[in-house]
Amino acid sequence: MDIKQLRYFIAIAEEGSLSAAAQRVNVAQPSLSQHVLSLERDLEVKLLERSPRGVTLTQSGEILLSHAREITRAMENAVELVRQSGAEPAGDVSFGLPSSVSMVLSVPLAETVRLELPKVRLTAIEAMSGFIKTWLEDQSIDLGMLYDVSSVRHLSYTQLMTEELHFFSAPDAWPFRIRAGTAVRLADLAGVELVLPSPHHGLRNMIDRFTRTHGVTLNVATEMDALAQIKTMVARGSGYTILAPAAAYDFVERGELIMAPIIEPRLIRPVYLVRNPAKPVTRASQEVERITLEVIHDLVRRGIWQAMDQSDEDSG
Amino acid sequence: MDIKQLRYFIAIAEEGSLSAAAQRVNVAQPSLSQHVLSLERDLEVKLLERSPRGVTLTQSGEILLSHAREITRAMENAVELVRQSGAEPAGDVSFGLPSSVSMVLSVPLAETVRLELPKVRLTAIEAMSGFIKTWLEDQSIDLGMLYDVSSVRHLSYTQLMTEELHFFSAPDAWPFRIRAGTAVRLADLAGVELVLPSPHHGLRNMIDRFTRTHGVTLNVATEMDALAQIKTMVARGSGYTILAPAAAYDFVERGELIMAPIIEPRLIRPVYLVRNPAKPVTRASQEVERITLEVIHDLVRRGIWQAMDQSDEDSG
DNA sequence: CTGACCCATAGTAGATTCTTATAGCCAACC
DNA sequence: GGTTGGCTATAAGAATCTACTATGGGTCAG
Repeated sequence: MDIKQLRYFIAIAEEGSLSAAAQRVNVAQPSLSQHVLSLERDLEVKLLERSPRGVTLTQSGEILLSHAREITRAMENAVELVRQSGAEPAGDVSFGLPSSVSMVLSVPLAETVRLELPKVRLTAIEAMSGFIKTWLEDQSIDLGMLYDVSSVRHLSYTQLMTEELHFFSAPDAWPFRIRAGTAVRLADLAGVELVLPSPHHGLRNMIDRFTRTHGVTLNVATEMDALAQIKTMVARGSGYTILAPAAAYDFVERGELIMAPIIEPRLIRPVYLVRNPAKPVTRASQEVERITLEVIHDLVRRGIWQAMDQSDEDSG
Repeated sequence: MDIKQLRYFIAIAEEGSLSAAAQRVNVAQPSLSQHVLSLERDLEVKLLERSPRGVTLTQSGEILLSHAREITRAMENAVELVRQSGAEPAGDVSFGLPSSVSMVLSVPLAETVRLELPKVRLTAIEAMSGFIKTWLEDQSIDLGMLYDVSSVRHLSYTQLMTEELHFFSAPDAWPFRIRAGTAVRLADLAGVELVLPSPHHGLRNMIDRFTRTHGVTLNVATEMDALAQIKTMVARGSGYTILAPAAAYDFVERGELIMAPIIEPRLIRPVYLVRNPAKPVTRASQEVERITLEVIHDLVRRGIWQAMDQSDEDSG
């Protein structure tokens, strides 16, 4: 069983016919016939159901097909990466980031990439997670970050960290009787007017899911799909909001917002770095991925990105 | 670049010499020389540093080697799985389980495997996680479950769920003033005599890590590395313990123990299903893995294994 | 029943991949 | 300091493998 046979087999499976596949891969039909027979002899299973109008895969054929796809892909990837291994990483890398991640990550990541990989052009695309998922699927971006991988198929991901959503208030408009900045209960948030993103937004979906399962109804006075504007409104005392700490680090730093943990329940969400294995990995994207991990680890270590690093198990 | 060349290349890399590799793969030395030159021509990089005493890999060579290993492994795996695809899954599958997992999973898993895969012999091995990790690494077991994958290298894992550790007490020995079964704070546990596993045990390590970072010192009156005995002791009122709900489901069911969530902080730990990608996947182990996911999902759904299913994002 | 289309088989030409023989190189050793 | 031994590279022929053309048998539509 060699790689050429696997390529032929993929073509046969996709065309549903030896003759058509033969045309596609530019060999004579009998050659393909031979290869399939040889495969079947080697593997001791029947791979194709022959009919006078073409062929269909047997169950074993389907299994071989999926492996064949994986192996040929790995092969192409390997060729590409070894080819590029001599030279300095170069080329374009597009990285889809949800706005709250972009907020804290874009600048340090871009700067590090510019320094360490001068020939790589990084395109950091800020978008809602729905778009990022779509772009990953249609291979129009190399890397993406997502909060939710449960509905994700055919993508490979690694969990980077766990973020905990916090309650945000203007310093002079703290609405609760407890000391400003101390933990508030989710149920208490029902009593204040909130500025949140619309339900198109992943963050909002997550908040809605949590409130629904805990029987809390929030009072969403304003819906706004722009992070900066949400923060500005809240900082002026025109409402309150729920965000990841990283999303409002700047305002908190300047003293324009104060944040408080939310408890009962805590609103935690994992953050994933996602790739599409079908898209060839370039040397450049591989290096950007490596640098991303470094930068994130550094941001978390320095407390700028407040989250539980994946390598740190402590949940306090 | 074809698979045969990759196999040759691996042999060359491992032997450090074309001549030695030629003997190993049973071809003449000039043939290998040709193949390497052909690879270098195709990939447009230098793969080997030639010397009069053998060859060493260049950096590109190292990269190719790792891909070559991965691809040949995938190839062998594919052959094996397609070969076995015709027949009913058969053979031995060994599965390493930490005791608290084994407690709740072993019996339903074994029963399901017996029903659905009559020709598969499942060996469920109950052991401390340190052993399971070692066995996975030396490939003496096919599958394993672990709580901690941070120190794990060269193993592939998927997170199954997140468990939350609980406090356990005999019903008539509840030590706190709050109502029995309501959430207790970690700091409060300092006041009671605990029966815990020894520090060899993963659970104990985790508890120690949590208490250390939160400045809590527990009073461990008894160390005992046997789950059943710990529960028996606690059920008699001779102490209290901290376990995952699944580990004591039986005692709680029979009313011999009551459990309470622990808060401030909550003690959560992920549960991973782990494989060694270097160990060939058999059809049988693949099927056991599939059934394991089903059984676990079912146990979680039925509340027997109290945990947050990975597909369910709610953390409450 | 026939023509069109499919896959399988047979035999051959061509390309590839091995082999043996040998050259060239360097290091260690007498 | 030459010689020997071990290594890789090159060359050319032999063996093998692969793809090709030609053809056969089968099924379906008209």
